[in-house]
Amino acid sequence: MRRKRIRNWENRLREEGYKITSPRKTILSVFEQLGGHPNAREVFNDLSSRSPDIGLTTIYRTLELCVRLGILKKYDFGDGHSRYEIANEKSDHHHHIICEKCSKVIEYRDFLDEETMLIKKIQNKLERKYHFKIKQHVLDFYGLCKECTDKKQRSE
Amino acid sequence: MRRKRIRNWENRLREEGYKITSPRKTILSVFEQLGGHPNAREVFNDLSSRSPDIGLTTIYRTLELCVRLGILKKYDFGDGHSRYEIANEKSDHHHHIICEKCSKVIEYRDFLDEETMLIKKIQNKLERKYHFKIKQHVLDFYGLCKECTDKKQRSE
DNA sequence: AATGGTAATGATAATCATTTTCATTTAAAG
DNA sequence: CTTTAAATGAAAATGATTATCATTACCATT
Repeated sequence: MRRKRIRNWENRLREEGYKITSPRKTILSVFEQLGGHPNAREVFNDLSSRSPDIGLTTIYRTLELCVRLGILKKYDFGDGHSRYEIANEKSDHHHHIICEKCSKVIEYRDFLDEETMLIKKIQNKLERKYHFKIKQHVLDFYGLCKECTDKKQRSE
Repeated sequence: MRRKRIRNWENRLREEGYKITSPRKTILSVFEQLGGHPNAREVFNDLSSRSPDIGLTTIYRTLELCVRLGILKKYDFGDGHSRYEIANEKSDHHHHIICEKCSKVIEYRDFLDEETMLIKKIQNKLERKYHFKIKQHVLDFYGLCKECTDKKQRSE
């Protein structure tokens, strides 16, 4: 299972003529092991003990490269840091719930059938009405997670 | 009509103990006259001839203040510039279609009934399942506007 | 296994949006 | 009109991201 996924992005790099380097392996391993939606600095911090010789610059470059090749997805949740996540198959469509206080991100995959139906319909009509070629959509919810709600109530 | 809206935000400032100053009037007038979703620098550029003595700093401060008071809404469309828009009544709920090339933004208000129904349902279930207090949602579409589609085809 | 061409890396400096600092100006209360 | 705290603007600071460039490491070919 894991080997399958590794071969996927390694092949993707090779296909496009990029080399399989040690920093790239290390950086991608963070996403395989940790999952989540880390930003560049969080990846850097996570590696700081294990691989202190990988520079922040290389992390930025690797992340952007992987986004370009479709290996990672890039998100902007409005907290001033671009966040990244492993891109899986199309069947893995999902959306996010973001905590406005601590930036915690939850992925949800519920209600996707109903959603897809509605989105498809809206998208078709919007494309015709506004002459846009629509590539993707974002349906995210923002609010407070349990911990931050609790914290807030205690301090009031 | 216009005076009504002016009185609205002037009162909102007064209510909270802020002063009605000439820069604030000028900056808000940009949103009343131009509409749209300008970022800080675009507001600055728009004012540069009329009011060259208003500094970029003041624009940033005023925009953030207005967001805090609910006079403006702040958006992050992922192009590296926060964008702002006049906040109207609740009935003015809408979403966006954003061009990934030129950052043009279209507001759409279509299909809101269907959307609202679905969103309400999803939101309730998500709140219970993930223990989030959801405050807002984003349903935006990203793609290419007509002009950028045309340009792209010509260059291929 | 050694080599050479080229891509990748990392340290540093540069950029760009946004914030902070602080001396000066101004709205508005008395 | 004075007073005074809030608001302003210029300049410096910050923080994320990108560009530069000398050095290093992949890997196809010897």
